[in-house]
Amino acid sequence: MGRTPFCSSDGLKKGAWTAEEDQKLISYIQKHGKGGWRFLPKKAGLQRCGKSCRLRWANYLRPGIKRGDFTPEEDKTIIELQAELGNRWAAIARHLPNRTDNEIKNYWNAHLKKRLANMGADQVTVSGAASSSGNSDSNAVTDTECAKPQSEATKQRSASALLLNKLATRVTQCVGPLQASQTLQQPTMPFNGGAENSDIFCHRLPSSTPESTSWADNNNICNSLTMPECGTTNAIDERDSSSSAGVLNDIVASEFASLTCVDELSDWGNTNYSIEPEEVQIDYSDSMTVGYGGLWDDDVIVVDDNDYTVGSLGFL
DNA sequence: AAATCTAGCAACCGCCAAATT
DNA sequence: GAATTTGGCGGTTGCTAGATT
Repeated sequence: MGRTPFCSSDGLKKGAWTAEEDQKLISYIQKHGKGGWRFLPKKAGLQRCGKSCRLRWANYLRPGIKRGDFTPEEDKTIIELQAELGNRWAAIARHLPNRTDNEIKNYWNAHLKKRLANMGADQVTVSGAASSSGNSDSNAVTDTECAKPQSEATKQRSASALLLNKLATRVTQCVGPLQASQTLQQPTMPFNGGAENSDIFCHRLPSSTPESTSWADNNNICNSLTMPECGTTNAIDERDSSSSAGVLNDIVASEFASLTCVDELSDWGNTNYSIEPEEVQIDYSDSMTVGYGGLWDDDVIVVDDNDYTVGSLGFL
């Protein structure tokens, strides 16, 4: 039995397509339409496998294909859909007009997956991270829940929430269990406050007092924080809500003394991963709960080493 | 300047499912 | 209903250009 090979390799050319071959394929399809790939190469005068012709047409030659830089919106869509669907690139591509599954797959493998890996996404310990069957993605799911099929509720959780869950895990692993187990705080973070690229945002949640929120404008805060105490001044009150320029580094230093920078998120493509409060369902006993907000270029995760829980997000 | 390494990407391969015979 | 064909999908490979040593 067996199906006959879609194409025999006898005498057929492999490797990169030439401009002449492209033109032959385009001309043929324009004239006769696509399909019938088995016999198309011969009819078109190509020494190529039909399958190769189909791929070349689908991924590069068909009209309207968008190539090159992915927009932040596309990044966001890919990340969210990958979390939801796993490595079903064709399904993901249907949500990105004129992008091919192959390009999305390559982009994921070359860029987006590394971003997750860099921030510890390979150590997912909360449920909800997508792990499609047969998926060879490097994400190592360590929580037993993750090995189970996703519940509908979990599937609906956004990729952004998952991302933050991963961050929380990463942060916890880096600094050890924090004392305070916090519930999610309501959003008082100034996401529209005009903070700038490479800002550092720290969200401290003292267990017995209303949250205080501060932020800094210093690309190198992780290296510069040497002062001992976390202050209680709420820098948010002193800051021009339209700009971060007024926040002085010395205020920052005193405000975030003893904080430890544990990770850096780079190149998140200016994408704002907005989180709905109900999406973040982390409950690390004796650990920490991360806040919610947007992730941006050069974000820095900062946590304190006292009993404060810090969900930290930089933003543009 | 040459050798080596690395990242990105185009293309191939094997498998699968739907369609057709 | 079985066999076969076809198109599609996802994983992987290998080439190439740029970066690094």
